[in-house]
Amino acid sequence: MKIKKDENSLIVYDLDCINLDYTLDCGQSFRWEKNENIWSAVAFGKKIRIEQKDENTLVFYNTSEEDFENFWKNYFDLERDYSVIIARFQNDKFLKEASNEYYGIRVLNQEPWEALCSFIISQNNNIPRIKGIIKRLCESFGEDLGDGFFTFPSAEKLSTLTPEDLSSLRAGFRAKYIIDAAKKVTSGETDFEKILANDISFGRESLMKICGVGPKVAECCLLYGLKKADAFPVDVWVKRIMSELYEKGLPECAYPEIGIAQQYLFHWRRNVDNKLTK
DNA sequence: GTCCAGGCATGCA
DNA sequence: TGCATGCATGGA
Repeated sequence: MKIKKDENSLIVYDLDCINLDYTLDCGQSFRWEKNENIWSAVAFGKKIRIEQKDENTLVFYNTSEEDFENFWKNYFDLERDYSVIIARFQNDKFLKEASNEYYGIRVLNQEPWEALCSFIISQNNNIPRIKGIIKRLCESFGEDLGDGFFTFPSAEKLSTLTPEDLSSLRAGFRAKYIIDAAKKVTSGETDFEKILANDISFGRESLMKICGVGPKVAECCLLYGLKKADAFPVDVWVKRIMSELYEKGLPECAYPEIGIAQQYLFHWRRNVDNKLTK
């Protein structure tokens, strides 16, 4: 990975295993939008616009070197060597196929609160609708950054609200879960710093004290927001994969980054059905 | 009208 | 401890 400054933008080149289209639209983050060839979103309270120029090059618009080092490098998991992981996946027929077809998926390191709140909303829900609810959540309670960009509302802000205050989101039964999570995070009863510093079982235990957080939502929060690559979210699609292909469990080559393997398999399996219905 | 979606809480055996 | 059921909403 090398970096070059170009007026207001930052060109990051010599990258390995990064495909923005797959990474930003594979059901791990719900905030990214693509216009022309440029992906945009808000994270860490900042607007970000990026473009993939070729297989190994990303351009970060209006981005300082400092912000790249402090936020985006880690957000896109660019410090992890995916070549080693993908090479191991070649030892399994299906992981090989999934990682070849969708080569370039990286598991993002999102902000813990956004990951937790997003995956509470995801339960018994579909991806287009999850995106809509989160969009309305940000527009209603986030900070307006202009040009249609809003920050993800803080846990502190949401902790002062009632489920009724969220009725315009049309989140259904999940509204009360969002409020409970916001309260526990704000009070420190759920402590992301502690979860980051401890192993995954501690994280599971603390997250599942939140009403509306079961095994699946906890695994998602741990994988996408708390840097636990050994988290393994099992939703209806991964259940299908397991029953169709891996009755005896995932092969050894999927470990210890089973969460990354899961992301490739999830996206791969979901798109089989998408292709069939087209 | 019916089924389903990146599930979970609840109640009952 | 394990399993069935209800839950809000909207698209297919």
